[in-house]
This record gives sequence, C-alpha cells and structure tokens, in this order.
Amino acid sequence: MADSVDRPASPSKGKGKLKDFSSEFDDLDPVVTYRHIFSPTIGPKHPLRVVALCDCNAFYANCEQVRLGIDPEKPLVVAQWGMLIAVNYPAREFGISRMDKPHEAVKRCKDLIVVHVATYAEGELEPKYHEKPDAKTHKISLDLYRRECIKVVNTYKESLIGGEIEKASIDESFIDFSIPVRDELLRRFPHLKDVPLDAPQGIDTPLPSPPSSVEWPENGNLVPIDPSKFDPSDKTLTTEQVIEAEKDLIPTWHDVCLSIAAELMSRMRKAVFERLGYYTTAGIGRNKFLAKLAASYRKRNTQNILRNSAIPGFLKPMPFQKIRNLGGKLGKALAEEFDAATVGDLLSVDLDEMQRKFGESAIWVYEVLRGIDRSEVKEKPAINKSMLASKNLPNPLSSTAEGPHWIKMLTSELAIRLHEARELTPGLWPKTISLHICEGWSDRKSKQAPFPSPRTVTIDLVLGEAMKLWNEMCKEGWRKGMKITHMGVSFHGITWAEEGQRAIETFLMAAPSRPVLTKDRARSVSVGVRDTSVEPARDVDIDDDSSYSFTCPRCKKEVSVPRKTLAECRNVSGENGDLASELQGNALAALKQEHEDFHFAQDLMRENRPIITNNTASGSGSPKRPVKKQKKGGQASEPAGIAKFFIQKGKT
DNA sequence: CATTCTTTAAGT
DNA sequence: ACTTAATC
Repeated sequence: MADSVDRPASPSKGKGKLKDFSSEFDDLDPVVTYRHIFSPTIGPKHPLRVVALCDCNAFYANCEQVRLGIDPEKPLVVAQWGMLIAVNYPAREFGISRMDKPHEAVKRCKDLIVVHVATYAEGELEPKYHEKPDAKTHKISLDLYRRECIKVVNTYKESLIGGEIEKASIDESFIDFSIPVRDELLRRFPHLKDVPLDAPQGIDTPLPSPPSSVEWPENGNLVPIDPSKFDPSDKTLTTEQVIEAEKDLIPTWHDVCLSIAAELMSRMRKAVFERLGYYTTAGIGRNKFLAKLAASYRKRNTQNILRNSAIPGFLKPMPFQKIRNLGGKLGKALAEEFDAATVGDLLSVDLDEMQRKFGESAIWVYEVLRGIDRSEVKEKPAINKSMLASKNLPNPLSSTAEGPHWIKMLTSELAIRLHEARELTPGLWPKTISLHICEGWSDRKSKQAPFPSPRTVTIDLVLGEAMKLWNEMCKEGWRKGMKITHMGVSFHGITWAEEGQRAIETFLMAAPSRPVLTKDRARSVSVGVRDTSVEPARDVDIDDDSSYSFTCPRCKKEVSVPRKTLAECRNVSGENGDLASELQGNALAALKQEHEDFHFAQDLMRENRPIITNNTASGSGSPKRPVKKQKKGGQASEPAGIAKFFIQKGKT
C-alpha cells in the first residue's frame, strides 16, 4: 500500500482509480490512417500488424507415421525408453496421453502402433530403428525430426511471399504477415491508395469505413467476442455460429487484415500437408503471444483467428501461466505475490505496484496482460548455434574407467551431426566444446575449452577434445562415491569460419597432392598478385604485406587474403615451370569461391532465399549452392557421406 | 503429473 | 568460463 504519490504519473489512464473494464483494453480499435497504410515497415505498434504462430500437431508421431507410410487416422505413439514423447490425435481418442507408459497405452488401445525413436547402438555411425533398444547401451537420435522440421520451415517460405518467419522451436514458427497482408489489402481495396483531395487532415486522415462484413475462411475458427454466449465445452462451435451470434458487429480494417492472413496461412499449411504430410495448427492475431495462445484454442489441422474485439473475453479467464515466459518462475512469483491465477485476476494490479515487485519485467507483464506484446518476429539463423548430445545414465557411472565409453558415444553423434551440417553449409565450425555431467541428482559440473580448427571433422578429433575435458574433471576428483547419472557433450558458438581462414583451407585443398613447397623455395617462385589477367607476375617475398584480392560484384568490397598467410601455410607447390600461373589461379579461384560461399552462407543463415516469382511448386526444398568450384587439383574437398567420413579418422 | 533430450539467452 | 532459466 505504499503511496503512489511520490512516483511519476503512469501512462495508464485509470491509474490509482477503480478500474473501468473498458479501459483495460483501450487500444483494441485504434484509428487507422492513410499514413499507416503507406508506412514502408509495419512494426510492433502498427495498428494493422498481423502475426501467426503455426505449429505441427504431435510432430514426432506425424514424422514416424509419414516415414512408415501409415494411415494418419491410425492411432500411433512414439516411445522413448519407458515413456511416450508423442501421441497422435487418433490415439488421444482412446484416452492415451504423454504421461502414460507404452504398455499402459497399448492396454487402452489394442491396435496402437508404438514406434520407438531411432537409436545409436554402440559403435554405430547412424541411428537405426532397433528391435529392442536398450537405455543402458543405446543413445536416442532425434535427427529425423530435426531434418523434417527444416523441410517444414522451407515449405512455409516457399509458399509465402515477403513475410518474416521465425522458427521458434522444433515444431513451431512465427510468421509476420503484416507486409504481404497490407499489399493484398491494397490490391483488394485500391481506393485506400489515394488520399481523398478533400481529406481534412491529409495523410493523417482516418481510412474510410471497411466493408460491412468480412469473409472469414471456412476452414478455421473465430474466437468469439463474448464466450459466455457459448458452451465452453462445445468443441464443435463453428465460425458460422459465431458470426450468427455477432450479426450486429461492425468489422474493422484489422479484421479484414486478419481474414487475409488467414487465407495466406491456410495456403501455407496446405502446402506443408500436401508436400510433407504434416498436420498443423495456427493461431492468428495482432502479436506473437496472442498468436501463440490462439493456436492452442482448438487443435489438430485447423487455424484460429483472434480478433482484437475478442481479446478481452479470451484473455481474462486465461490462466496467465499459459502465456509464453510466464510458464516458469516469473509466473509462479506473480501467482504467489498477488494470489492470482487468471489474467483477469491481475488486471487490478496497477503498473506502480507491479514495478515495485517485479522491476524490469513489470512493464512487459503489465502490457501482456492487456493484450500488448511488442516483441518482433525476427528471423533466426537457419544454423543452430549449439549442438548437444546428452544421455541420462540408467546405471550411473561409479568409476572413471566407465566414462570413455559414453563420451565416445556422445562425441560420435556430435561429429556426425556437425559433419551433416557442414554438407549443407561448408565451413561451419564450433568455437568451443564442453562436457557436462550430473553427479547424483543435482550436482552438476561442466568444463569447456576452445575447439581446435582442423578442416575436417573426425570422430577422433571430437573424442580427443572431450577426453581432455573428462580427464581434467577426473583430476579434480569426485564427491565421495562417484555416481554420474547424466552426461552431455556440446558444441557452442557454431558459426561460419572467418573468411580468410576458409580461403586458406579451400586453397590448400585445391592442391592436396603436390610436393611440399618450402619457404626457401617459395621465395624464388613468381606469382602475380593483384589481378590475374592484367598485372604481371612478380617475385614472391614472403615477408611482404601484399594480398591476393578482387572486388566482389555483389558487395562491392575488395576481398583479400594476405599472401604471407597463404605462403606460410606451406604445402603450396608445383613444378617450377607453370607454378606461377597455377598458384595465382588457385589462390584467386579459392578466394573468389570462398567469398561466394560466404555470401551463400550468410543468405542461408538469414534464410534469405531467392524470391520465388510464381507459385509453381518447385520440388526442391533447399537452396542451391552457388556454381560449383572447378578444382585444379581434381580432388573432392570433403568426403561425402558417413562411410567416407570415417576413413578420415586418424588423419590430422 | 514427471521425464528425456534440446536449444537459446542471459546472469555471475 | 560456468551457471541458471525457459521452452518443446
């Protein structure tokens, strides 16, 4: 009850007063002007912003069902050791839930298909669907789901022109439809493009009235404005019924935008289903957290539209712990502090009080409770920044000698996954490696170290680095009676290697089998420097500061790698005769290739795929690499596939 | 209602 | 570098 007098006035209207409910959500029908329509960007405060969250339903189960070519209406579950990690919707009809054990589930449904997740057996280089996987000896592989997830996101991209997509988790993506929707809006209502000559406030004049009714797509649900008019347990509530009950309603321009987004979303979900066979559910609303909540309104192969006018009725009875970021400690703290469970319960807490108790987070919470969320849909790099292989140990390790077995298992998987990632994006490399263990129930320890940078991934390399960490850990000793119940190895800071570094590698790989060029010999060799075609060759002086360089037509920057660095990397050689031209050709070709690869990787990381002009379903889901390098050495740079990969073992 | 495995971000 | 928290 501290006085709020000594605090500056809060921006909230009803501050300190008894709340008038209509003012809790006071921005639901903002004025939209021509200026809004013309705005080149549509940020979090724009009144016509439209965001969707689309997630795959029972994704792992759906993946296995598709992989096995099973009828999607057959009940199917995915098991991981003694538990279920995915239950498809037909199986849920039998009352099976993720908390059930596989054997319990089978009791509920005689014909239930139980698929165990793929596992690595000891020493295996790829995961398999083993007959009888054993938690004591095998290691789970979630790779199938990771790969399928990429296909889903790529399909979204191909079927959407010009929107932003953020992959939020393995089976969820946020989509910002604002720009494509605005473009379509102008196509359908071209009169919005012209500010009337007699408009009183020019470009700041409010838009004319929207059409008197909105065509909501058939295949989705409208969250009702007044849920009390309906039986909340009625899962069959249709859009028609909602529209019928809201006959008198005057739609807004934002409603029109939502309906357009719904069409686009529907098209994207259809593409995913037709191409990949995955069912999705989407939520569509004015911002991310509402889109996410709306997605959970009705599930399985559908989409739910949350109009601004429906926000209060939807949000007030909502347990606030369902809101993203309020599911954990913060949510619990709020519940305890204010003895509240629903959003409605917290609306009477004013901003000052909230700030006193929750400091920084208060404004975010305060706004979210009122349906406001300014967070943006931001494209995340397509490449993961970290990679973890971990394992709970059913028989805890009780001696240091048992460590290496599991470390080998975990590092093998990591090496394979890194190698796989590099097939798509050559040059990816982790900055650090770390080893993490749990002793007993809650004693955790971790060690990390910089990861070295040879150019090929081998299991032995990763194993060796992890073993160093393990040995360090062992040296520090264990609590009395060592009991390791969990172990994990991970890569962090996985990024595209530095350009110069990569250029050198490419360069060296281009000439792998030639006699070694010593520094002395290199001094006597002639190499052209700036421009291969124009500048005459001149003597190499290893100590000079000149570079191989060219100007990139795309970014207009001069790209170079110091000649010195290349020379010192040794192995640069050839017969004395045409060595000069060969060297400069190799170096420049490598550098150019490297630079193209750099752009390629950047595009890939930002997921800037070339814009598809028509919706002609192109078969390939992944971007094309730039023109392949013509290698003088005639040697494949990277071994393809796991078989070859293993041959690399033992080499530096 | 608890469990295995992931990934990311942020704090100390 | 190492820990904690949050999400699926």
